[in-house]
Amino acid sequence: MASEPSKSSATVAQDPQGQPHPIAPYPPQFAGAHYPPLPPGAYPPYYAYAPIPTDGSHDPSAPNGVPPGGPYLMAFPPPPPGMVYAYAPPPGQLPGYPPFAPGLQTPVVLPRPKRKQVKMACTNCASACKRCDDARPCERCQKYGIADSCVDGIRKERKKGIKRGPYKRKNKVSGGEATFSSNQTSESSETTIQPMSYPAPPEGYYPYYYPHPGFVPVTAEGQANGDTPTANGNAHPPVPPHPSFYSMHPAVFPPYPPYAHAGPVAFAPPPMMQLQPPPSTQDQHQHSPSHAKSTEPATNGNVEENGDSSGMSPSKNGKKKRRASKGDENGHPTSSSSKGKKTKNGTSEGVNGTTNGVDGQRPG
DNA sequence: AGATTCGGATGGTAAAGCGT
DNA sequence: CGCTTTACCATCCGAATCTA
Ligand SMILES: [Zn+2]
Ligand SMILES: [Zn+2]
Repeated sequence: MASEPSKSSATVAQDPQGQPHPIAPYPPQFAGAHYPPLPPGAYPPYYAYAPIPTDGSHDPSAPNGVPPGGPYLMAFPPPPPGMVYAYAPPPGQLPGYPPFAPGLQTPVVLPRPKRKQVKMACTNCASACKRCDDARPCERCQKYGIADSCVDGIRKERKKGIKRGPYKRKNKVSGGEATFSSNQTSESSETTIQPMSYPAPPEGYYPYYYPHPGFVPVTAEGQANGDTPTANGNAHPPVPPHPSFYSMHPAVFPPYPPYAHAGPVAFAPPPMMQLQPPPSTQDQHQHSPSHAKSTEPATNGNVEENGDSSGMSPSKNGKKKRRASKGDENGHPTSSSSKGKKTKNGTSEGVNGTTNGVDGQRPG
């Protein structure tokens, strides 16, 4: 588990106490992303990976080191000395677990950083719907030996003259910060962004405390899971391997208090874990344009307004349905043929000739 | 297992709308 | 005219599927 496909090699830094910490680099698509400010008194940002599912759905080969749908940035109030956050099986399922820390059952989930896109993908990557980069030839084209055909595509010209109807003014919010529901008492109606309390933890899991990995020695297998609490020399029953929260923020370290058993400890790299669907309160958007990958010139004349505007889509977690069979033509790089097979369907709509947008409405 | 396909989530930003 | 809102359209994630 430990190692990701190939990309990120975790670097190691040290916290104020001199303890080593593995610092995984940001996944490529989040490079340079901005992170929301932390609520007052919140713990430094952590990438949080949900626990490995036990139902066999675990996919250790998630690309970019990012579990499906994640990771999510989370903020927590400071844990007690010697403890870090983690998920654990529900109490009762495993005897000997300490009780929940009061007020911490609902950590705040901050929006995850945005995925970064290149401004212009090469035609090969675009037709394959794969990540491109700014280099020419791009990395992917080089990898597949099609560097010679790695060229920028042509952006369609944007449609003009589309009527939209009156805008609904939004309320300007200043300094949107997430807050902890357990801490927050004032209910400012709508000017403050409500905290998103963690919805249901991944199936069968709860937010939980665990001793800091530095608290206990690493197991022979290198499973630095930091279990087996031994604060007083009295060990709990053995605890199965569990995920902890690993810092992926090179610049921020939590002010860990001294440990009774402090000392150099090796961390196991974050295991790959799948995440449950993001909180529904986070973003609601939808849309369903067809990515018309035709490189057709931008013809403006009359355009069919399309509507869409309804229905939230199942999250990435929901199983996807796929057509039974497929045609032939495809625009894969290796075949170097243009795509342009998916057809868009124009569901016309628009109140008094106003467009309804293929995107429907998105969160602000 | 790796490559390919492709539905649709997500990002970027031009253009429309609107207050001044 | 600058700022906000809307929505066009591109990127590319990731599951489904195909192929070696
Ligand atoms: Zn490319
Ligand atoms: Zn390329």
